[in-house]
Amino acid sequence: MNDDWPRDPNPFSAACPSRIIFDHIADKWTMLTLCTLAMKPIRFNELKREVEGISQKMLSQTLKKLERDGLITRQAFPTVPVTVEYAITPLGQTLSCVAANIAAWTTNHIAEVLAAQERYDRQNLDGPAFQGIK
Amino acid sequence: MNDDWPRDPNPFSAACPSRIIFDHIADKWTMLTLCTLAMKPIRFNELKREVEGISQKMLSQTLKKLERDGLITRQAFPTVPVTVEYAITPLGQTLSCVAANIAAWTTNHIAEVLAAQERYDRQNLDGPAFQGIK
DNA sequence: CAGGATCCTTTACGATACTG
DNA sequence: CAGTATCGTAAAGGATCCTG
Repeated sequence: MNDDWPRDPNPFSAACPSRIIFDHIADKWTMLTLCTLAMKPIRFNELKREVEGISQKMLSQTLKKLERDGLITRQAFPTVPVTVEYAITPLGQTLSCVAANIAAWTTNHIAEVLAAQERYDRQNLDGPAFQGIK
Repeated sequence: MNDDWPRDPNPFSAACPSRIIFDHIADKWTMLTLCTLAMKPIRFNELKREVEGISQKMLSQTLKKLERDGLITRQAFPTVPVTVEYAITPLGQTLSCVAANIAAWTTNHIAEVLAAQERYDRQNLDGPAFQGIK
């Protein structure tokens, strides 16, 4: 049915460096945090409020990782008490754009996915149900 | 349709449906498996060989999830022993293209990221060191 | 060949308490 | 305010054995 349109080799092959970064950004909070920072520079606790549901530990951890990767910057001001502002870098911006593509895909296709899930679940309620010795 | 989109607000906000799918595809194997399937239809064990490092359990689990989401199809042939072929769907193709963007981003920017990491690590070896708390 | 069922280890993550 | 340190739980993931 659907023919093989000639594609490049798997962009995520295990040896490939893609994996290194992908494994790295594909956790629960990284993209969310990055995209929040893409909107405007913001302080730690403010950010914690924006990124709903994140714990202080995960935020701190995520920010450190992002900073290390050069995707965001951290700037501390010697006020009392101290103020720290996080901001996205140009490099980080480019990644956040890619992340936006994923979000866009989801927005455009979520209906299809949900429909497929329902279809699948319906079939696996009638099917395995009567076979089901448990 | 839905072009209430890529304006300002965070595309990954916790409430947003983006998260539902993103959390879902952002694990260690989903994208890799999908992209491998995007190249050509393929059988289970063959796939297991292609997706280097994946365990039988994770492959099985990942495939089931992808099928449920309507991103791939599973077709069993009554040969002896049984043959099962997995193939990507048109919907899955569109997602694998997005995934390819991530891979492309990595390829294009990995040097910058690695450089940033080195810079960061160097500073945090000299930095905290001479403050000598340790 | 294509998986399911189990066990076990490792990791992620949250909650809490404390510090400059 | 902006974190660090520690602990405990839950989930992810790998290894192994088993089956139609």
